[in-house]
Amino acid sequence: MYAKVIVDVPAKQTNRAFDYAVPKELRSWVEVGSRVGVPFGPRVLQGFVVGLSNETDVDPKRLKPIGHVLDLVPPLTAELVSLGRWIARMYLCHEVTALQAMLPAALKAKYERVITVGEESAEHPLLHMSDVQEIVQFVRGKATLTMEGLMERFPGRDAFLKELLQAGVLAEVQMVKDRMATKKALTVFPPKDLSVLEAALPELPARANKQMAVLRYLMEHPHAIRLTELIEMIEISASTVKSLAERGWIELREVEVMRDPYAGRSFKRTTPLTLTEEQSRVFAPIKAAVAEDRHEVFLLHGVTGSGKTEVYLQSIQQALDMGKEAIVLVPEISLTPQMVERFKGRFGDQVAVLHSRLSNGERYDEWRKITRKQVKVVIGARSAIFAPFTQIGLIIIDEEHESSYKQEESPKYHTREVAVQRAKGHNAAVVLGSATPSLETLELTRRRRDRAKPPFTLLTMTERVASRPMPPVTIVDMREELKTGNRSMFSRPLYKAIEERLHKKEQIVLLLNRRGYATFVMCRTCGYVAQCPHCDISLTYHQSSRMLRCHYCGYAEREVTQCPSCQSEHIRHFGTGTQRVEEELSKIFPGIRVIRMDVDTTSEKGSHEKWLSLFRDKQADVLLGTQMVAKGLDFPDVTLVGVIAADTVLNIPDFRSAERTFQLLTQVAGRAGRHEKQGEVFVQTYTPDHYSIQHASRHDYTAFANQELDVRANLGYPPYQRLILVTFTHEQLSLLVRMAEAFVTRLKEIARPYMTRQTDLFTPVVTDEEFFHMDVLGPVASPISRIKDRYRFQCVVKYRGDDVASDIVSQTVAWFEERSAKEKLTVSVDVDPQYLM
DNA sequence: AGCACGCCGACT
DNA sequence: GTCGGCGTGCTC
Repeated sequence: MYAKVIVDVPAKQTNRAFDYAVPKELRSWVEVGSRVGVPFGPRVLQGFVVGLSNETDVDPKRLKPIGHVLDLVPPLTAELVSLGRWIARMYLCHEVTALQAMLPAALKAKYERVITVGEESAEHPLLHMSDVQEIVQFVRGKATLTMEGLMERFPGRDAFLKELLQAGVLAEVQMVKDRMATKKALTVFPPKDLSVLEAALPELPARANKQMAVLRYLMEHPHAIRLTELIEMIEISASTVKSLAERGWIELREVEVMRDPYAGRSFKRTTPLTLTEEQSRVFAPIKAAVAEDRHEVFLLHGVTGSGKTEVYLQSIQQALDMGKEAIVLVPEISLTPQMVERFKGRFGDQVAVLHSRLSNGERYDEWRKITRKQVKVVIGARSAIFAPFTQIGLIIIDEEHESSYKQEESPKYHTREVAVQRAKGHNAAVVLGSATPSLETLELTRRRRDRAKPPFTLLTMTERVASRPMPPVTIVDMREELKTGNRSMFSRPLYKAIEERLHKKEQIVLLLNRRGYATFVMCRTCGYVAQCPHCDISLTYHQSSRMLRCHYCGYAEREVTQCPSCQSEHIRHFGTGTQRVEEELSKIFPGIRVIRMDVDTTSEKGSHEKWLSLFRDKQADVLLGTQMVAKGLDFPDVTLVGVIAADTVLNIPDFRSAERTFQLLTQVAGRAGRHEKQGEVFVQTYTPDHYSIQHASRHDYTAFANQELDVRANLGYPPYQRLILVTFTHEQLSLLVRMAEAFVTRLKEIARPYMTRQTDLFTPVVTDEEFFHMDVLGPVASPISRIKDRYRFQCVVKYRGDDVASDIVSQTVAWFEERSAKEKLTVSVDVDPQYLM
């Protein structure tokens, strides 16, 4: 029996399976998806079994055996192994990188070099020296001894120890270990035969009250109990229990326990609500697909507050009734305790929760509930799509338009695409929910040109639960404000509205999608702008620390009061950030209580929730922040939402900026007036006529989508053509340009034979189309042309039709790396990029 | 990624 | 004459 193993070396040359012999004693343990320790060259590495076979092409003499199996239950399934292969090919990463991304960080291999007694040491002449014997004895007695530990024990003998290693008396072995151990807890076990305890009672001295209490408790509750719990329960100390254990009446031993981040919290059980007419209408086809074990993708387009979550909950119930499992994905930011409560409340301990705020250990334990089949529902952020379920009936992606579903590091996968790929294999239904669906998803619900059935099914909910109206949105033209002499960041209508709320003791949400104090610092005499010395980007002034910071590389310098270029003192701050708004608010409205939420105030673990609960408790009048205040929050007393500058997103040079502006405005508008009190929204802008702002103010998604789709078709952007972004970086600009140009030339050459015809570029993309067309834009300097002293060039590959674009780029990269190997030039490929930067 | 093997400059 | 620079190539 041979195993095909992918080893833990993410490099081009090792990006293939290596064959290993499976020793007899490991046969029943080695499966596709097993994590194993294998000898690789001179060391031992972690690897993943991706295949088993009775044949091998390798000379059997060169085959090495698998060293050991790392888990009792394989952490991956055969399905996930093949999904990994698909991800590696689709998103151009090493296969091991894709597999690694599916596992919790706790299972990332840790390599340790351990000193052992060498194999040839038995009759070594050196062994007759007495101090060598002492050293060998010491090494024998330790299971995991590092070289450092050995040198510590025998100080000043480094050279001699090295000699022993070279002579083979001692040996250094590399070990694969898990990063995370399972947690153990001392547990008390009463004897099976309770009469033992009864017999023990009279044996105790009369004043051993505590010990007697323990025995009596165990007689009444004859089951295993955690030592810590017992101690708390009957107010004793650990030594009391230990002395009982020493006399053999009870048993005390370590038992593996799960770290439960939600331990001690009880969730109020909820029962399915009666669906509204609209909810029932969209639920019916989802229910049917799940009940019939049929793969179908639904886009659930429902306005904010239309009750999508209840539809999710009842769809999951349907999957559970079928004996199937369900995965629920939400953006990291909206995975709040309230969100978790809704799912735990309905499905109790059948739910595992996976998100980045768990510690590695907690996350590992939640994840193990899945492999142990203790849960049927997983709710989590992006990576929860890899939950090792085997019977998936339903995958839900809430807020499917969120760009955080695209992983920015390798593997640069899109969760939505992976979800559909997984669901196909399981015959599972997929529900993509959003109030502002991405245009890619929307497009797939529309009829094809030849009237074929669209790939996705559109379900729409237009009514808010309890028919609360959408809040009216007022667009404020900031140019007019300026003309009439208002130079502050608050327009008069917004100012009045804030004043009014403060008076009425109602709450306010203010959005400004820019952190820091000022976006750039300029000298008004000579025009000098403070720039990062390592990146081609202006520095942002942070008031609290009085520093100028680069948001790309973290570079920081002291605030300047004199122009470094002309010595003038007319240094001024331009552009507005959240810090500046905060300062201005307290100036204009003395005594106003403001909570500022941006990455600078929420980096600490748990701070996000802390601010939100402060605001919920009405400890503040204003919640001011970047886009994180726009997402999913629900506060009954918020009646005013103000967008300080709608143009910040719109002016980013990216083809999705209109879409992002529309989404952001729609989401933040949804924060106002969700309960009894009527809400109101003010949007300040210098471009009041832009269609994204106009349509958002009328809550008209369809009108926006249709207009934006026209723009995309004309420019050949997604969803009509798909994109691959290739970025090159190097310290030296001239070499970079030359190489990038060579890459593009070669890419076009490789693509040419695949191209079939050049028609039809403006009808919707269908992935199984039979033709293929590709265009390459660039190379050009990236929008941020230098980061950390490295210049950046990029080219954008636009293609549509048959799914060979990844392969073409992959071939080009392989060719390119061969001839640029010595240049330290890096190429990075992003398939379906979310930002063209 | 490591690590060994291997072919050319500055030193005991 | 040797030590060591890191270019090239391999790992079942």
